[in-house]
Amino acid sequence: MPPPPSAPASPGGEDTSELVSAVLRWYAAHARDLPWRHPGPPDEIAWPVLVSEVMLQQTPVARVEPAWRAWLERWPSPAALAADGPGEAVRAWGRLGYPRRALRLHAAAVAVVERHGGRVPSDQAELRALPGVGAYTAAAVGAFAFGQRVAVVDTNVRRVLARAVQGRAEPAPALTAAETALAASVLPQAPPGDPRLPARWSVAVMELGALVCTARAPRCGACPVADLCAWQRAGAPPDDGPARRGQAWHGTDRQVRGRLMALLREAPGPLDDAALRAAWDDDGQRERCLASLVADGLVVPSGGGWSLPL
DNA sequence: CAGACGTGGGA
DNA sequence: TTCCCAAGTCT
Repeated sequence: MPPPPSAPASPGGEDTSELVSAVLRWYAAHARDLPWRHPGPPDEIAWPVLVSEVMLQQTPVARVEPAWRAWLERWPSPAALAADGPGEAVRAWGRLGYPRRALRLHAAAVAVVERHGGRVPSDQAELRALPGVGAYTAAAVGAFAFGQRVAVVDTNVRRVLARAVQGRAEPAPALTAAETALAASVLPQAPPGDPRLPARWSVAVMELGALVCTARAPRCGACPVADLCAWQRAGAPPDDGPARRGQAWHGTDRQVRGRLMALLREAPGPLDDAALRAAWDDDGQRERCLASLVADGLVVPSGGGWSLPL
């Protein structure tokens, strides 16, 4: 196969065309068969792709897959979801975590119906204007559903580029402008006859980061670009950045909110304060968390008790 | 911009 | 068992 057209030199000046073609070859042989990757007309796959991308925000593929199937069977279009209440979306979200995403996805469906005639927009600015759709998700939908040549920069891509190109063990704690520029410079041009190559490169790097160039224990022995990886060539130096602080969990508001939401999701009707006590016995913290859930729109007062929004 | 925001599985 | 972390977004 002919090498893809080389990207312009990256900011550092290196030619990344070899990296691109090696990753694409590896992807062709090792890609997982994930349902939201199945090809189709943009109008048919944009909604499934959007749903997958929102579900995949901070949630592993294995847990997303069954939820994604159930979600799309029930709500095969933005209009179908918009016709139901947000509480139904929150309940169907189940235990995926970060339930505000369910609320935002519902709000996005409503916005798609109201502003775009029920079709997921392809324009980056219009995508970004949807609730819960940030830089990553807008780029992912543009690339994976519409085949656009847009740089998709997620944590996997950042890690692969940090290692392979920058020679660092880990990317910076937060996305930097330099990383965005690097990702854009590595993004290949579409050769004649293969307009989706840039998008395919993006899934491919993500897949490499997810399966081989992992955060914990990278499988460099199985990596298709180990021989041209700047980090490997430098002797795989350890991360020099500040240690990341882990997320506290026990006793935090997040834990309490999670327990409250679990009770409300599983309840057939409204729950009163006494019932909610089962979630957390510290009255002050429980009430504060309930108030924050109400502020978020995840919970509403209902007949003297509390329930998911209608 | 640092910090909040769920959940469960693997090392 | 404890710690780490998985395709981020919003404030």
